[in-house]
Amino acid sequence: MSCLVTAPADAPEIVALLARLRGLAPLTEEEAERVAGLARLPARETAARQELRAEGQSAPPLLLLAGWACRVHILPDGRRQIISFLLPGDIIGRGRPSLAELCSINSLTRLRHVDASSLVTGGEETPLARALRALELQEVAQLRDQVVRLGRQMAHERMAGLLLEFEARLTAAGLASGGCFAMPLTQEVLADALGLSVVHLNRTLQQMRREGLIALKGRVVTLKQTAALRSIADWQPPPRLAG
Amino acid sequence: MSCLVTAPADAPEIVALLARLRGLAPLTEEEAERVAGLARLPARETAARQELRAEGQSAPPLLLLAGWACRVHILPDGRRQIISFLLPGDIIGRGRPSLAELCSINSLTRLRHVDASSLVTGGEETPLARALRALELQEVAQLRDQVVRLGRQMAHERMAGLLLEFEARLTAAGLASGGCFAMPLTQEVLADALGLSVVHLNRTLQQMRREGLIALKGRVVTLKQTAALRSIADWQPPPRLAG
DNA sequence: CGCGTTATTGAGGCCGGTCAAACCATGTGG
DNA sequence: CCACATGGTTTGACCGGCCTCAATAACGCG
Repeated sequence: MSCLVTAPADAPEIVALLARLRGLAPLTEEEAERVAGLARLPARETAARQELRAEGQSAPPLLLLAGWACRVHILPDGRRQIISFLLPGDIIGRGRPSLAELCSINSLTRLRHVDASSLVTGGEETPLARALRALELQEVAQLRDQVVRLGRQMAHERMAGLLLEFEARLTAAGLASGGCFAMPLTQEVLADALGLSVVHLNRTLQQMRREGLIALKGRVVTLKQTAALRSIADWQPPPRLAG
Repeated sequence: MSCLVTAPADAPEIVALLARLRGLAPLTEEEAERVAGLARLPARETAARQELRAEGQSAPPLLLLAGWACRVHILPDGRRQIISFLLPGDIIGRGRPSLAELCSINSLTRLRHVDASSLVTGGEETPLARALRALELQEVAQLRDQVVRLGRQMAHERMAGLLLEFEARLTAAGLASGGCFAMPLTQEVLADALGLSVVHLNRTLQQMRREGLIALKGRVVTLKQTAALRSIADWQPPPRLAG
């Protein structure tokens, strides 16, 4: 087992997760190894547009290795609201009732994920447990931002805020650099997240492109004027409240 | 000390809190006594319209005995979004970073509260800890509902949903019965919570009165057609996910 | 009673919704 | 290699829910 400690976990997703967790709490060697061990677990795949978990349904925690998913709520008449997004490197569920159990979770693209049960231990106050709690807290902070966006911001402000959130999260996951990243979402999904119609979202996006705030080629976004976007969206990087 | 166990904690707020917690997890005698003990602590008061806590600021947990407060976010140009409400019987903060640290907390009325540090212990997996976690989870569920309201519902649907949430929470706190309760909020506060202008909120409220869905005298609300309201708002009572 | 806050009402305008069609990329099977 | 189907993007025209501005009525309180 000790030989495994020194063996680098070369899967880039795991490396990124490890870096992210270490930024939240100083993991012990044993814990770091536990995280690295996820790389050797069999990865599962889920197709796009599948219901990964129904609302209220309990299931073991998952580490998302690749692909995007979302928490979603559908109104009886078909209106759809995306509550939040799940990106590579995110952990879904905590082994006990949490945000994961409160909404249905749908895959937006093809997903790759592994069981992350090995990360959640009992109630001991370990560094890893603190890091995971901090991760959970970041999700709640995203929810708060989402409320502000939907409640009091204009279309372009909402879009700016969401893009900045994506950039920050993907950068933390090692999937963005220089404000440039892949965003495998249709405009309909963006509209359902931002509480807008597809048509208006489209026009908003075009306006922002015209103003040189962002660039969009295929599914690759580039934030061209991060400072301006931040000011538009009143967005600031998530606090580092380790718990 | 054993004599205190049998002595009833006669403060009605504490009785309600105890009932609420017991509904979430079967407390031990010692824990019930710990909760009841809060009644003998000195209560503090805070005037209306005060910033109880600034965003990011850490502080000991509080049990709200009387009065209403809210988490709020103000945009640079003055637009205000109320994230969620804090009602009597709610616990603010958990002794470690939580939702409480993520937003500024403001009193909406005069408040009465006591320090609730005695409730939060270490990381042990006790029934009380589980009940408190379930309480925390309910707050997150309210956040989710708020996102759906603001993102995809019309003004009257939002209002219906919020009123149903108030009724459920106040009933749990022993402050509502028969769909009737005191709601010490100005229409401006309601508007800032629901992402509407005061003017439109006012008209929405009147429309709902005219339709016989609710009644409003002074600051007392009566839900006249709960079933209809539920259907309008797509609202359902919070799940009893004990953690 | 007088003043500040809150509630209500009216008029007009804009942001964003809806409907509908055209355009485009991708992929599939003949 | 093309005809066609499919899902996504883009446009245009029109509409309506909600906002803003502004003024008036109704409280509530010292």
